[in-house]
Amino acid sequence: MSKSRRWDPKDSESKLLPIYQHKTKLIQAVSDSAFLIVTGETGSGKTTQLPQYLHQAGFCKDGKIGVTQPRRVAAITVAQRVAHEMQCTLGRDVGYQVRFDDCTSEDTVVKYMTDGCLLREILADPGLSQYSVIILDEVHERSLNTDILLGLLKKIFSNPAKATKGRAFPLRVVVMSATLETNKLSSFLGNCPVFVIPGRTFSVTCTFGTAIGPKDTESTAYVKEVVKMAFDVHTSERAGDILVFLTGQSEIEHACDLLFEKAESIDYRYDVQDQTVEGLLILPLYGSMPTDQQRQIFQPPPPRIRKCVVATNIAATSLTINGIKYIVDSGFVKQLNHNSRVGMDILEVVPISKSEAQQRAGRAGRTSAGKCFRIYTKEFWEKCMPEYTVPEIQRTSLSAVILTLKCLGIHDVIRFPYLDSPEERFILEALKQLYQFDAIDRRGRVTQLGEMMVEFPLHPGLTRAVLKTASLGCQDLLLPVAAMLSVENIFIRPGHPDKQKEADKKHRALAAKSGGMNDFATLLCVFQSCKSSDKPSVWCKENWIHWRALKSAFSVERQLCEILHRLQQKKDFPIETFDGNKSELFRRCLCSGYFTNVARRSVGKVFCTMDGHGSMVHIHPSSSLFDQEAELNWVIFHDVLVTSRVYIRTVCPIRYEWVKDLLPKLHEVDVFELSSVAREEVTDEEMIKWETREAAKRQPEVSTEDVMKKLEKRNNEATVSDARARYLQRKQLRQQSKAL
DNA sequence: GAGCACTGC
Repeated sequence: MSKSRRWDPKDSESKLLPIYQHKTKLIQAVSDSAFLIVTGETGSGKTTQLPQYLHQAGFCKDGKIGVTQPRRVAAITVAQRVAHEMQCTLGRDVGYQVRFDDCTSEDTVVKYMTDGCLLREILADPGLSQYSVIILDEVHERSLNTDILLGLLKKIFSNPAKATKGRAFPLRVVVMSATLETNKLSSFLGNCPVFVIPGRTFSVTCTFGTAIGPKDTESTAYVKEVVKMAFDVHTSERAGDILVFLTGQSEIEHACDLLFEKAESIDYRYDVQDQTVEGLLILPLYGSMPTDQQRQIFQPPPPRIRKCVVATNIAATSLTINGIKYIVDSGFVKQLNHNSRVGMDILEVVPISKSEAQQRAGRAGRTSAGKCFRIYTKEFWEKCMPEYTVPEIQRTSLSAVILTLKCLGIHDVIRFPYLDSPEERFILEALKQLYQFDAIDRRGRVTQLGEMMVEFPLHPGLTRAVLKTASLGCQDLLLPVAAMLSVENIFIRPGHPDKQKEADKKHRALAAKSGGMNDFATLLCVFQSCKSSDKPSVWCKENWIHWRALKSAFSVERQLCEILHRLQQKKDFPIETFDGNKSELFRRCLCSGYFTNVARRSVGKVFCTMDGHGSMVHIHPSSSLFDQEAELNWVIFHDVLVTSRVYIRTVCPIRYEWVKDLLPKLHEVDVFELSSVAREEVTDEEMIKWETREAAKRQPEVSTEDVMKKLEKRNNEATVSDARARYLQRKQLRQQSKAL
C-alpha cells in the first residue's frame, strides 16, 4: 500500500517553484565540483526538487542520492511528497530512513534520512560506497550531527586520493542552507561555489517594543508583556491568527490564563477594530503536551474566531501552523548548556539570537504578508542578542561524538575540521570520560569495549553498565532502565495541587513496589508492570505515567536488545560470574557505568560529588531516597538539575567498597597530558615517556579519602551559583508579579 | 519539599 499522501499532484506546480529556472545550471554545478553550496529561503523548492533534478540527470546510475534532515518528520514528509511528485510508491525509488522506521528497499535511489542515520551508516561504511551524491539539508540549523557530517565529508572527500579509495566514482556533496554565513561555509569547504536560489515567502514587517530593554535579561516581565502585546494585536489588527513565542510549559500556561482573562472582558461591539473578529481561541503548545491535544493546534478556528497559539520554540522549526499572520516574540528561549568546568548541563532562559528572531518572524510569512511584534527594544536587539545561536557542538557534552570519531579512525579529534571548533577543554573532558569508561586506552585508541559501546544510541556510561549486565547474563535488569532513561520523563506531575498529591501517591507506591530506596529499580518496575498489564495505556493513566514516553521506551528497549544480541553473536564477548543477591548485582552493574556520578553525604542533607568538581548537591524530592537518612552515605545518580538548588535525580544507594577501586581513576588522568594524546603528531617514543611519567605519578596510590578531603574544601564553581541565583531571582519576580 | 526547551541514534 502506498504511504504517499493524496494532495493534488500538479506537475505544473513544481515548475512554478523558484528553483525550476535554475535547473540546468544547477545540475551542471553539481557535476562540476566535489562540493557545492545551495542557498535559498523556505519556499524555493530546493529540498524537494534538487534530488529529482539530479535523478533525472542520471546521477543515480552510479549510486544513490542521500538527503539528510535534522528532524524525523521532515525526512518522512519530504520523502512522501517527492515520491508523489515522481509518481512512485514510497519505499521503492524514493524512500526514507529514520530510527525505528526504515522505508527503503533495494530499488531506492533517492533516500531521505535523518542526519543521525547517515552518521550511523558512515560507521558501517566510511566510504559511503552506495552513494553518488550526499545532500546535507538545513545546515544553517547547525545540529550536532550535521556539523559532524560536514567535517567528516570535508575530511574524507576533499582529498581526491582518499575520496576515490574504494569507490568507482567521485562523491558529490551538496550543502543546503538558508542564506546565512555562506561565505564562512564556502571557505570551510575549500572556497566551493555557492548557488543562490531566490525564496518565495511573503514579507514580514517587524516592529520593536518598549518593554524589555538591555537591563531586563534576567527578568520575567516578558510574560506579561507578550500577553499585553497579543491582546493589542487581537483588538487592533485585521483577521489572521497569532503565534506567541515563550520559553516553557508553566510560563505558557500562565500566559494563556492571563490572556483568557483579558479576552473575556472584551466587548466586541466596541473594543475590536476588525468587526469580522468576534472571539479569541487560546491554545498552548509545547512538546510534552499529549499528541491529540497538539493536533488541535492545526484545526482551523471557527468562522470569525481568531486563533492565538502560545508556544515554545517547537513552533519555530518542528511544527508549521497554517494561517499565522502575526508573531509576538518574547525574545527568550530555554537553552541547555553544558558546563565542562563543573561537568554539568544547565538549562537556562537566555535571549535568542538575531537569526533565531528572524526565523520566528518568518513563521508569519508562509502564506501571505505578515507582521512580527517584538516586545523588546531595538537596544536590546543590538546589545543583548548575539548574531547567531551558539552551535550545538559548542554547547553539549561530546563524549559520544568523540567516540564516534575515534571509531572512524580519526585520532586527532582536536584538529578535526569543525566548522566551529568546540573549546579544547570540552574535547579533553570527553576524552577523559571515555578513558574512565575504558572506551579508549591511555594512548587514545579505541578499545574493544569502546567499539561495542559506539553501537549503542546511549550515553557511554549507561552503555558500560548495560554491557556489564550483559557479561553477567542479567541484561534484562538494565536494558529497560537504559531505555527509560533515554526517553522523555515518564512521571507525570500535574499543575493542580490535588492531582499532584494523587500522582505523587501513585509514584510512591510504584517505588515501594520495587522495594523502595532505588530509583533505577522503580523505573524497571514501571516498565515491567506496564508491559505485563492487559491495557497498558489505561495502566499508565491510572498511575500518572506518560504513555507516549513509555511506548517509545518499549521501542528503544527492543532496539537495544537487537544491538546487544548482534554483539553477543561475535566472538570475544566477555562472560563473567557473580554470586550475591539480585539487588546488589543490579546496583554493582550500575556502578560500573555511574562511578563518575558518585556522591557522598557531607553534612545533613548535603551530598558532595566525587567527580573531581566536588559540587554540593541535594537529592531531588521526587526521589524515593529523599529524606531517607539512615545508612545512606554513598549514592550514585543519573543526572543533575540546577534550579533552586543543585539536585541529583534518579538516585541509588551504593556501598563505598563497590566504587573504591574505580574512583581513583577519576583523578588519574591529567587533562593537559590528555591534550597530547589527542594529537596525532605524538610519537610512540613520547608516548612511552608520558606513560612512564604517569606511572611514576601514580606510585603513591591516590586514596579516595584524600581526594574527598580536598574536594569538600573546594567551593562550587561560580557558574552553578550564578545559574541558581538567576533562577531564584526569576522565581522571586514571578511571585511578585503574581501577588500584584 | 519539587518550576525541564528542542532534536537525534
